[in-house]
Amino acid sequence: MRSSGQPTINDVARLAGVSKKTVSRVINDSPLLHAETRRRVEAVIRELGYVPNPQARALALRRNFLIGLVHDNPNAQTVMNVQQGMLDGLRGTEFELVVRPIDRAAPTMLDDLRHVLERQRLFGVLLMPPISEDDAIARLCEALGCRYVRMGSALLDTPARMVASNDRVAVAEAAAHLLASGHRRIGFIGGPAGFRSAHERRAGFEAALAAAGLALGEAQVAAGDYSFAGGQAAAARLLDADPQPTAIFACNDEMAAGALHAARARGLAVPDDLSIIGFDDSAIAAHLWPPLTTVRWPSRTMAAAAARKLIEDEATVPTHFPSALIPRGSVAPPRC
Amino acid sequence: MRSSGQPTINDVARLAGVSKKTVSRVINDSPLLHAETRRRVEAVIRELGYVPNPQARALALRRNFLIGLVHDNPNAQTVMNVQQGMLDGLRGTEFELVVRPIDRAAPTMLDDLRHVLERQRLFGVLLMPPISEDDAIARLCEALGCRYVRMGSALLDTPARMVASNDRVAVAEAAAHLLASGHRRIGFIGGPAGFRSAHERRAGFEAALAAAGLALGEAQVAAGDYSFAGGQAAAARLLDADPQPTAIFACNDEMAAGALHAARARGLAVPDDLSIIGFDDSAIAAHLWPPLTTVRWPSRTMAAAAARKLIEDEATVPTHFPSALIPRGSVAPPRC
DNA sequence: TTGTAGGCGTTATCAG
DNA sequence: CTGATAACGCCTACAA
Repeated sequence: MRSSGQPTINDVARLAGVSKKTVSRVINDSPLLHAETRRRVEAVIRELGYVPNPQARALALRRNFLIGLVHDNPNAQTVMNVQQGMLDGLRGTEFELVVRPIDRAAPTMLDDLRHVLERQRLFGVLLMPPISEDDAIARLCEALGCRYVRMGSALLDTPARMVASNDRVAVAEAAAHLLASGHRRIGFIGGPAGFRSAHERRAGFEAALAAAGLALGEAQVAAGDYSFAGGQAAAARLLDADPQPTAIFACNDEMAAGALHAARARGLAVPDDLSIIGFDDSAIAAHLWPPLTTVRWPSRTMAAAAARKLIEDEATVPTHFPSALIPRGSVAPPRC
Repeated sequence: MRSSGQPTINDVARLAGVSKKTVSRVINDSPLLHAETRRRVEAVIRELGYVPNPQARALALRRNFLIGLVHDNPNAQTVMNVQQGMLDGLRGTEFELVVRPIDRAAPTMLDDLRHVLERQRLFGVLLMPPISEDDAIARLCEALGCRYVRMGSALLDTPARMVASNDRVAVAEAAAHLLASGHRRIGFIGGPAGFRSAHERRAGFEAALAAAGLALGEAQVAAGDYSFAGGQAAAARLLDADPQPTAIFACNDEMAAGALHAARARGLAVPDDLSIIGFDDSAIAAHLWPPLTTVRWPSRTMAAAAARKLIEDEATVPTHFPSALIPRGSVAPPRC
């Protein structure tokens, strides 16, 4: 009967002299099988080069073999890192990666997402920050029977549904690094209001200052939006203060790059006149001049773990991923 | 019969008092339909909020509603731009974007790709450079009945299967810009051997020099690999020459950033001691200091057009996309 | 432990 | 123009 194209479960069944269902059991690792039968079927499968058809499986199981990346992240580099991490985690499996950016601000966002999840019946999705912080989205996934794992700067969900860094500790370490270099007037470029990551990072920064007996005055804080332009503007505001800060911590590398730009624009040398620390260790950090001291956010590793959590049942995949300070060339002791 | 979940084609057929096939014809815009019947069915569809199930369609049509991005591109930013462009082109359709990086160097590359295309039955794929230049891959897609569009620096295929820039012309323009600024000793950091884009860009560069009565000596050329480190090393080699070049053109921004690094490392000021031009206008270009003069490669626009070519039949989508010189701060007249 | 019948939701065939 | 009927390839339930 089979003329062209790939072999189907029927071909395997016929050649192995068993029923379709038995082949199906072999494919799905059913325990109710004679070892002998299994061996025979597996031999035919190998011989034929048979691979189950994902479309048919998707229809019967009402579930696709697709893992989605749902995000609304302004940082292209971070998104790429996460994609690569997910692909690391998916390598060797039958799953494919579907990319699905959404617009957090759109009023129809939840409905759009519902439509995708309902129609494509994704096996699972990885929620990147900042939308990973949105409980409504997590509840939607759950209601639609779509597995999810959230990626975040702190534990926002059960470990099975979470991969988390500890930004508070990491940023405190970065601030301590500046303090140890002798800085006392340190500006802080924050992330957008409502971002958990922004909250955690600021908390860590303040904690480190407090431990050194310093307070974070309002004049030392400028709000940013995780974008280059935002960092530029925030740094400009910070550098207008008198006395000027001798160091700036920016809540991501993109903004740190903007701060570097702003410093250069007013003739300040980095790190001699101004030290800068960023966060993420995205590709840009090492490529700036001077190379940017930053905090490494292990996005790729975390994403790989998240992908494995989505497709495996075992709880052997870690949940916590430490960030680490990466000292490079953008920090020096203050001049004055 | 229908208890839970979404309405199916059966529900629509029953309520509209027609057969499944008629509903199917409405969905697929069959011309053989009474306008009256169509209207009635469409009303029921709207009322029920019925949406065809993609898994069932995929099974019946032997073709998934997935568009793939197949790439092996070292530049994360470029890949992101292309993804965003594809999503632009796919917006409002039922298609989803699947990301599929492959390893050009792996001996099993073609087999891996064949497996994905056979199993997932992608509707179509966008081939990014440099693998878009590989005819074997294009032939594989064709043999498997998978539509494809290639993205490249020159016309490599029929217009229906191509979106192309004209790098030769664009690079000639960049070289002319340096010449017009007074530069005569211009170093060239090339792309990897075997890349069509590298070939085109070098040809454009040489043409512009020739038009000014200059030749490109071997000492002025350094091979790069489109990476930051490669650009750094190539620039170092170029700057070892005596007399030193007063300007460098790098075949992409990543390498230009590396060249900037190398210049800084040996105390050269950019653009005063050394002018630099890159290629791509990726995000990093505007974020460097000084902002990098570069050639804008319209990756996002091209990718959007490619996506539309993949899903539409009409030949109304353009094939050629001009690149343009973006003057910023990394070029100045030579000092000496 | 294995097989049979029926369903998942859609499209293709071919007769009316 | 329209509608039974049979694929598409796999899985679940139930029976043997």
